Amino acid sequence: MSSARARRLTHTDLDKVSLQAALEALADPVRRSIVRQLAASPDWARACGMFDLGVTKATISHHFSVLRNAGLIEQRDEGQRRLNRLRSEEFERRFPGLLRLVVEDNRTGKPTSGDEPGE
Amino acid sequence: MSSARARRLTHTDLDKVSLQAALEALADPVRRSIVRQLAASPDWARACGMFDLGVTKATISHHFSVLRNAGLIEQRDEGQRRLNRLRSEEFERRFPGLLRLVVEDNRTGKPTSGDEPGE
DNA sequence: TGACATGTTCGATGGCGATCATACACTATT
DNA sequence: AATAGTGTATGATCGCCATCGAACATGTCA
Repeated sequence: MSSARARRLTHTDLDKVSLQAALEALADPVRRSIVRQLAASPDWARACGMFDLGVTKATISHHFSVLRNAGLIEQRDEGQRRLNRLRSEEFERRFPGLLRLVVEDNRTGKPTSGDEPGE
Repeated sequence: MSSARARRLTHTDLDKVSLQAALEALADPVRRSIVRQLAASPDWARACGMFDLGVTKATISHHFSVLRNAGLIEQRDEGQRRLNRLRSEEFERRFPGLLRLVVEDNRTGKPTSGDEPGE
């Protein structure tokens, strides 16, 4: 008796996730921010709207979809909210070490300087 | 007495490479193919032209530049050729586990024909 | 029922990056 | 010097993706 909403939630088998998809998912700074914030919270503690990101809810929804398809998160509906958890163990088994790099990364954005061509 | 050509070769301090830059560099299938082929060869064994990629030399040159700026490869001029090596240890220290994921990945992401020579 | 809250879907837009062809630069050889 | 080999720089094109606003769907509560 899943709700009509939850029925649309399909989660990915990690064995079917390509390295390409994983890297593309994590190459976006907004998505890495989501992953880091999830890693800092207990499972199912945060709904999609409760993230500190600088984009609209439409964009947020898009990013969550990408993360879900890449096997990085699991989602569950609870009332009006869609709760999230990081699929840490499963993702770690499929891509050892990768999640740790993202979670422990302190520098958020682009590099500071100096790698421009020319010079 | 470096040549005029080699003088333009600037290599990156791995501490200055952001995770963002590393992931962006490795998110491209052509660049991952270069990395894999480099990992399968001894250091300095392969010049830029000696890679089995489906793109023109201008594009190849661009990809090598990206890999160099991301701290993934080191380049050295030898006569007319520009030889390459993978900065395995340094990159591993900076991003533990990441290079291994790329090197040991069998699926190429795009099911094109055999993009890797040998196996 | 209506009002509100939370997310998704849709269509459009803007920017960035991968790619190419061409021209250029450097090296080695003759 | 002339030529051939190798890689880079430049300018243009094209496609994709992050982003947005608006409309829609779903769920809760008065």
